[in-house]
Amino acid sequence: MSHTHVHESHDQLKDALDTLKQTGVRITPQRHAILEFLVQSMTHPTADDIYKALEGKFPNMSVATVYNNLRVFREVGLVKELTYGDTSSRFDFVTTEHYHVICESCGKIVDFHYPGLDEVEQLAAHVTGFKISHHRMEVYGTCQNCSHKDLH
Amino acid sequence: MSHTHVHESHDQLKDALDTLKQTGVRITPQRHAILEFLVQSMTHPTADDIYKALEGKFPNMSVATVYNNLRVFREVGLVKELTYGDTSSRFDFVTTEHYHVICESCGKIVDFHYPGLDEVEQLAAHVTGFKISHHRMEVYGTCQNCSHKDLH
DNA sequence: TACACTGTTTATAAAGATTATAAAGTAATA
DNA sequence: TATTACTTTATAATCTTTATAAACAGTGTA
Repeated sequence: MSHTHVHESHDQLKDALDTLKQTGVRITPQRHAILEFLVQSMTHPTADDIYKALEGKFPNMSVATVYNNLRVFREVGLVKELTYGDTSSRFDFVTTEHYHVICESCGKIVDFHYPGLDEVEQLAAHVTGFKISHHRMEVYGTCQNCSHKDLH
Repeated sequence: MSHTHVHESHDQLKDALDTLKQTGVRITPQRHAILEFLVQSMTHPTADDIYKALEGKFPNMSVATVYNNLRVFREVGLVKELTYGDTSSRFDFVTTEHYHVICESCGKIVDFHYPGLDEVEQLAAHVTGFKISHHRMEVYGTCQNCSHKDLH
């Protein structure tokens, strides 16, 4: 990881903590650790991933604490919850807008950017009469690793 | 409901049963009833909705039967499973390709059509190296009913 | 018809993720 | 310090979905 990236995630954590302060949410050691893990995580972890990752630092932490704080973070807009159906939710630290490509074989999630799909929202609003707030989109397929495996 | 629509859903059910025959899936009374309910349903029901709706006709039917057969239908491509996170899956009889607009207030789901987003898939493939198979997208907002309620 | 084979349903238990509850702990404030 | 509100912990409960095993039904064959 380059120095730039280190600084980026440091700043992101700092910004996130500032957001908490401004919103009047207490910064507990657990919250700090969960946020820190989310910021530096590239893997879109589940609540259980986070729980397990922080087991060393907080041997007594409850799963409920993880869930509670992820909900708090979501409510103040720091974290996005990704719900891919059959399996457990994944949590994504909010940086810039992006979509996800999901490997149907190994579950890997990769970010990609795409210019906004505002037109879709406009059409939907027009056809259905809804007031649109946002949309979600994911793309599914097979990652390079798994594609190669299939050849053997 | 107009005569045209009645005929449409009749044909859809017939087509679906034909698909089952061709695929070698037995058409049991329960399967017939579940399919029939799905075809004429405009509400994207959950497994439990279906279970409850058929309670009268099949007092002894097991929830597992509903789940099993929804899986069978999904595997032969008759039904699409919609997973919107925190709540239970919803099941959608497959007709033509369409997307969904979901009311964040009352949960109502409305279909809308939009010309394919092939370009998104192409970009994702190019950027990530994935072999793309499909995508999903939903639009969220507030339906007219709920918008009106908010004014009072 | 009788028999065996296969797929299906039922009833129930089990699994897994998430939420609810109550008690104990901690920080902020008067 | 005393009070109050918020947070964490531990645990139980809930809810959806899947697994399992026994009973049942349909089909084909001798």
